[in-house]
Amino acid sequence: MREFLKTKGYKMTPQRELVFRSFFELGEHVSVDELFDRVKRIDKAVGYSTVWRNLKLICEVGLAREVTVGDGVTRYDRVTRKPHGHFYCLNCKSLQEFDLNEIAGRLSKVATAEKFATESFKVEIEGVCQSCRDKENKKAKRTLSTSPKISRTKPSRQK
Amino acid sequence: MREFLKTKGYKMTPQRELVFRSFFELGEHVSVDELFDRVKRIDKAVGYSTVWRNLKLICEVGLAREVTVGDGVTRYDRVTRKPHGHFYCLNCKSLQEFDLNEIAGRLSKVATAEKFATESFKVEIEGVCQSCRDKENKKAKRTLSTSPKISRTKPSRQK
DNA sequence: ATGGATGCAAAGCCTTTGCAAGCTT
DNA sequence: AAGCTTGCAAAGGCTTTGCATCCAT
Repeated sequence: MREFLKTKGYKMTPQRELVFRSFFELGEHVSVDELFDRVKRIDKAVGYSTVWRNLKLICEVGLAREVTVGDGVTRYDRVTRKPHGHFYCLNCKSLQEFDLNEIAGRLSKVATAEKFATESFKVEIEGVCQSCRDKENKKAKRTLSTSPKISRTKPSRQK
Repeated sequence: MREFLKTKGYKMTPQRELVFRSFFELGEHVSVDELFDRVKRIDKAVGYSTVWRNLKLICEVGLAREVTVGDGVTRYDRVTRKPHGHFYCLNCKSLQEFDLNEIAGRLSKVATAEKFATESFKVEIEGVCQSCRDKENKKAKRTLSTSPKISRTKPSRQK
């Protein structure tokens, strides 16, 4: 890893190593804040911007990709993992994954047909996950006559 | 339209009408700022938050959907238009559309298989559009020996 | 009259960056 | 030494909201 970075003109530092390691331990849909929290638990002296910049660096060297789903928080996914899309539950804000290889093939075809040089895909399905639907069904018994006015606010960003 | 809103408890005002009308005249991947600019050209007194809130309202009553691609700006798409994905050019930040009906079918299947209640899809392909690639090819002649160090900054958000 | 709608200004929130000081190489 | 990194603080940039006032019903 150290060698790999050196070839690109980057140096290795304790902080950087900690951020990289922590990121790969976390692995899925990590946000800067989540990574920062984890790093902080090991070394409280590390700054937020260090985590942020190193997360960007991980992306630049091709080890991760940004994913933005639903709420306004940028998350990061390892690229070594096989292509996958995301289910985003509008209710509990959870993220599930689903396989994408079949669909990815079709997307590639579409892209080349339009003479577009594909760099990456982003496939997201928004909806409500099963466990949330179960809960809602129970609650539905007592709110049938209530005004169906739609909630006016966007889901608040998570801390 | 006025009647439609009334059934949901909303009132019609000149500003609201102007925002709605302007939005549907614009129609594709509109950002709040773009809509605000357009509205302002007709009535300089309209406030930004009025445009913003009415754009949200358009979404709430089901006439538009948020789409977030690439840069950190939220855009809005009419829902009456048939399902489509987006090509996002990493270079010129342009958005092209492509048909999604074939892929949407597959996504639905995946979703139901996972017992996920689909509300909407979001399919995005990032890459470089043809015209940008043409330009880059020309430039490439003189930059072959330059350091390939990757740019460190995210594309700046558009005003 | 009433309660939603508007405008302005001010928060909020996450994302980026400037800079001086500290470390790798 | 030379230059990348780090930390802190501050700036950005878009999104939301508080509030007094106004207006549609």
